[in-house]
Amino acid sequence: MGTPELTDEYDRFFDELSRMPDINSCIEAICSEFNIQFVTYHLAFHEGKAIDSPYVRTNYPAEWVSQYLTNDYVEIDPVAQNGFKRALPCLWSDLDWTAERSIEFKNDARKHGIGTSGYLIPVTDRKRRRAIVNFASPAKESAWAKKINTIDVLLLECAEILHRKAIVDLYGREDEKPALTPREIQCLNWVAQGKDASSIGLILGISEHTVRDYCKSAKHKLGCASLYQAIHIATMQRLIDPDSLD
Amino acid sequence: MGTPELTDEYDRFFDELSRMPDINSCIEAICSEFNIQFVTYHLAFHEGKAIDSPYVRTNYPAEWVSQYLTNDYVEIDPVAQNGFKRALPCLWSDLDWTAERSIEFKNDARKHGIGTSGYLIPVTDRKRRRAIVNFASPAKESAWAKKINTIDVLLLECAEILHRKAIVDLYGREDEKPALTPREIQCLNWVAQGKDASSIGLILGISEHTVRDYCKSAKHKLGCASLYQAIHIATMQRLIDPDSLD
DNA sequence: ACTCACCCCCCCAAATTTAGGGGGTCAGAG
DNA sequence: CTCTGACCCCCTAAATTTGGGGGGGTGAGT
Repeated sequence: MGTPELTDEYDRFFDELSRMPDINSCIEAICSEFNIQFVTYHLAFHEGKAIDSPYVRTNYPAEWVSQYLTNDYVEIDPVAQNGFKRALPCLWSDLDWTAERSIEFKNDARKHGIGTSGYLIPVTDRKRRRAIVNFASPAKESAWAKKINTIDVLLLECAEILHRKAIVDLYGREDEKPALTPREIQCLNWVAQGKDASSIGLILGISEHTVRDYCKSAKHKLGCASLYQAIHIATMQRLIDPDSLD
Repeated sequence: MGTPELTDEYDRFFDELSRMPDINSCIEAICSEFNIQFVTYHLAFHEGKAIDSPYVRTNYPAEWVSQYLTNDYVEIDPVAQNGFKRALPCLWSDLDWTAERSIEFKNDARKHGIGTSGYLIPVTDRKRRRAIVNFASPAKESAWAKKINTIDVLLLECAEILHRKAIVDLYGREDEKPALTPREIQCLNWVAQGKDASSIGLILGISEHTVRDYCKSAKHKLGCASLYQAIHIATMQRLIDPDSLD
């Protein structure tokens, strides 16, 4: 870990960053500040939009962006696949690249001028929205790892600024909507899997009454008229995720 | 409308098309067969995937694809916005391009070498998945309209072939899962909006018993243990769509 | 003429949800 | 130190849903 005091020195930079009008300018600034080649911000989804379209901001070359999209590389890219699941940042090299498809992907990336040195920062906010921020460089892996070791805290800060900007961009002025508690989310999650209150009580080791209470308060927080509607809303907001049950 | 017999003449071509290994080859073939500049297939969503990523296949230049993605043009592009709602094909020129953002978008498109003559074909399958297929040309609007008038039936066939290929590509061997009836979807839709059976009965002008029956059968068809789960699944499969209520 | 899929209506007993009402802890703010 | 808010827990009566069952009807395709 880099020293925490390092952040202070960069306060001015982060201030400027926060004031920039759009994410692309931030990306440029980050690249030149830290001498990084490519920076990508990728929000996994738009809440309940009818048309899927990920929110992506990057300075990757257009050919690569296009290639990535029209080949559904997001499905095989270990960085994306892991990034939206894991909680902690990591070097690209720490991921599993052994699958055949991953290797093909990596080669294609290299062909498009993307180096294999990179650093992945997953972001999860209070509303459980998930994004990944990637920093890429043509540097050698060992040099890159050393560099990251000294600036990881700074990049984390950058990632958070990017995310805040994206959220403002998408939903306007910051956040306000109520966040559900972990228990409430858990209960909704199990209800959406078809379990009834008493089973959920057993699973979570709490009383079925309590399970109902959580569903109730979740329903209220989401401003729903019925639990059905709450499940619908929660599903659209991706609060519900069969992968992370229990 | 073009003459229906026209389709017969093209049977061989459609046959070849169906046998092609991937959508990109189809797109090439269609372009050269009908002398069209760009063809795009765009499926709105992946069922319940954690990461939003539209299924797009196109021969647009990479710069334009990248520009479209990283500017969220799908949100302002009248072709996409209308295409995923309307049922019938139309010329791009028949859409409303008066909004300021639409004009900017159009100009940017032109800058990237996309002509303003185009033909939009929306596709909806039995499982309610929606896609749009676009044919673009640098031709003058009047000439293009005349041309479309003679080959519209053929392009419709092409659009369907492209969609079938996309579905196979995404979900493997064709379709099998049960499709819900319109009534079932309607009822689920209203339940997801927080209405109870008797209100829904009033809204749809049927008995509340019948509403319950539809919910029941929908639940069974979706293989769900509870109506909550059915709402969850239906939401993920985008069967539920507040825009198209009633 | 037949089946099949859809559409529509009803009943009932058992189970579940809903909408109230109680509690309690613990951390941080004033 | 009290207070507030967020979290956790439990109960009951009334209302609703569930999972069975029973009827109808149409129109399309074989």
